[in-house]
Order: sequence, then structure tokens, then C-alpha cells
Amino acid sequence: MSTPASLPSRTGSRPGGRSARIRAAVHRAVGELLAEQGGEPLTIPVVAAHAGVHATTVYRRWGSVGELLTDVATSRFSGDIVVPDTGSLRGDLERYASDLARDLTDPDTLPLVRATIGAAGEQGASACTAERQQQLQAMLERDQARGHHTPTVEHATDALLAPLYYRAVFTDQPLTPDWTRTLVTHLLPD
Amino acid sequence: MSTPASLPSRTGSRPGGRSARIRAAVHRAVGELLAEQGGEPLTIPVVAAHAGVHATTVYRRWGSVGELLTDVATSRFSGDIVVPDTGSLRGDLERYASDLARDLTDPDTLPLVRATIGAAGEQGASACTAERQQQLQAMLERDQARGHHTPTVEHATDALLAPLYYRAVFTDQPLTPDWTRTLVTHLLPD
DNA sequence: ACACAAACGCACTGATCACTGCAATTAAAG
DNA sequence: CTTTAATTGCAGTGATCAGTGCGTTTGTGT
Repeated sequence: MSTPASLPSRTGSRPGGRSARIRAAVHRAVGELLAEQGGEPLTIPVVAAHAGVHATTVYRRWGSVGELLTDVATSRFSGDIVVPDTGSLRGDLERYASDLARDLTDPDTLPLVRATIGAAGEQGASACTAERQQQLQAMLERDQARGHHTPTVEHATDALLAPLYYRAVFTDQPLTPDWTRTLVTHLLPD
Repeated sequence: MSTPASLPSRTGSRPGGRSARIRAAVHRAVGELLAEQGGEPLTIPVVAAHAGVHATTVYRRWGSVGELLTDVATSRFSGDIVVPDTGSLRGDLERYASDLARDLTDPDTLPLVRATIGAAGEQGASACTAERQQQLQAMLERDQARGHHTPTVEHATDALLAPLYYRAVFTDQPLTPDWTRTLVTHLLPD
């Protein structure tokens, strides 16, 4: 899945090779096209042309726009947010919710999420949120290991992830810092 | 926008006319095609053929798949759930959340929501949730008129609508009755 | 019944899309 | 350096899509 990092071969699949460069160009093209003309249907020939690559290459590597968007979403939404470690669960969650809100506010993010959901269905949707779920679980388990009373992953998902994604995807209301703090407060009333 | 209901003319635009019949057939075709082959891109010629209508008609009446899906979602998600009146806010919300959960669990609903979001962006997304927001607000205002301490629409949206839609759209977890009741309990701890 | 307007069916057209062999280039191994 | 495999570029194909002009049908008003 990911490129091996400890292979100092002078040639080949190091992260500047041709294959990797094309992949990056296509990913960038998808993001730019979605940001520009968010509503219009994304097709492979258009993406390929905008990336300076032949459509054949895109067809062979990704197959369909759904798989392409899933791939773009997976790499776009992995590693972009780090799990904070402030010492307290409240601090961690406030920081994490704030980071996630900023991420979702990025003008490029929302069109990508919407297009991925539309073209790749459940697979695409999980590509947008899979890592969030894991990160949230990591923070909760760490707090539980400290011997605290910790809300379940299910409850935390309902109280934090769900409102953030819902407001971003389904409404046009802004994801303000005050509001994200309120979400954490409702989850942790103590 | 909608057909006038108080015009008892013997002919014309009563709800069985040709125009209305075609509209219904196209709407039904969209639903069936999305339910069958949820992932594949929906095109106007395919919808028209499946509805037994010529593609030209669909192009002229709706213009694009985005507008068509927005129209389908709007009529599909309006009037399908009635605001309950059990006498207490908790009863109303539990009933309403349960109805909404059942609605979102319908095999035809989810593909429609996802496709509409993908093809019509923010406009499509709001077509799926606009009425929910109003209905929730109606229940809250009615309770407030009784002189009770009522949560804000914002809080209720975060605690009910958001988890329901998030779980349906982004995860594969089921929307069980127990879980929906838990959502209401977390919103109304008294 | 008649005239008028609106909506639909039909037969097209240009453009784009998804896809397929084949040659050329590039990367990896001996 | 040579060999071998994988990836990409290229040109071309059938199929589908989006859109247009025109005749016909359907609905509305006089």
C-alpha cells in the first residue's frame, strides 16, 4: 500500500520516480478540478488532461472515477491530522476537534468528500472517516488506560465526529472554534 | 414549484395528467436505478429509457442529473415523516428519531442521499435535510411554548440529526431503536 | 367546437467517454 | 552493460452522452 521508506536504492521507486510523480499529478488535478468547478461531473479524460497525463494511464491505474476518488480521499485524509497529547482527555478532544474543523473548512476538502461519497458510495465514505474513527479511539483508550471514566467510542463519535461532518457536508453553517468547544463540553460535562 | 391543490378543473393539471405521470415515472426510475446499481454513475439517457420516456424530455425538464436528483430528493424527503405530538418533548423526539432512522434504513434512501450529495453539492445536501431541520425546530418551539427548558435547535441538531445522518451515510453500522433512544437520552438527561 | 400554447416523441448531430492493441520509454535485476 | 518486466504514450474504435430542430400530441381557454 505505502512506499517503503528504508530502501536507499539510487534508482527505482523512490518517492520522486515517474510513477509517483504521475500519481501526485493526478491527485493534484482531482483536487484542483473539484475546487474549481465543484458541481460538474468529474471524468477521467478531464482529470488526465489537467494532470498532463494520458487518459489511458488513469484508466489502467484506477479503473473508474470512484476508485480514483477513493484513493485520493484515502491519502488526503491520512496523516493530515496528528493525535494530540495534552495530558487530559478534554484537552486532546478540544484540540483534535479544532484541527478536524479546520481541515473540513478547507475549500478543497468539502468537494472531495461530497464527490467521493457520490461516486464511491460506502467505500468512498469510509475512506473519508476511517482514520478519524481510529484516532478518536486511540485518544479514548489512552485516557481509559489512565484509569478514568471514559465515554465509549460510539458516544464520542455521535457527539463529535457526527456533528462536525454533518454540519460540514449537509449545511452551510461555519465550524467555529466556539462551537467545536461546545461539542466537547457536551460530551464531557464534568 | 408545487401543483396547486384547490383547482377542481375536470381536465388539465390534476394529479393524473400526462406531465405528472411522466414526472412520477422518472422519479421512480431514479430510485430504482440507484437501488439496483448504487455505485455506477447515473445518466439522463439511462434514466429516461428506464422510465419509458425520451431523453429529450428529461433534458428539457431537469437539465442535468444534479437538478434531477435534487428534485427527486426534495419530493422524496418531504411529507414522508410527520411531526409527532405525544405530549412530551422526549416522546416526540424518540418517536421522530425512530421514524427518521427507519426512513434512512430504507434501501432506496441511502443511495439517493449519496448520489444527490455527489451530483448536486450543497444544494443537493440541503434538499435531503431541509425539512428535518424545520420539523425539529417545530417540536422544540412547541415545547418551549409550554414553558419548558428546551434545548436549542443547534444542540438538538448536533445530538440527533447529525448522528443519524452520519452513521447512515459514513458508516455501515445499523440504526437500531436502542441507539436512537440513547441519542434522545443524551440530549435530555432529566 | 375551435384556436392557441405547452409538453412530448422522434430523428438526427457533434462531442465526449471508456476502452484496446501496439510501440516506446522507463525502471529493476543479473 | 544487457536483459527483462512493468509502465506509459499513442492512435484509433465503438458506444454513449448532451443537445437541437421539427412534427405531433396533449392540455387550456375562448
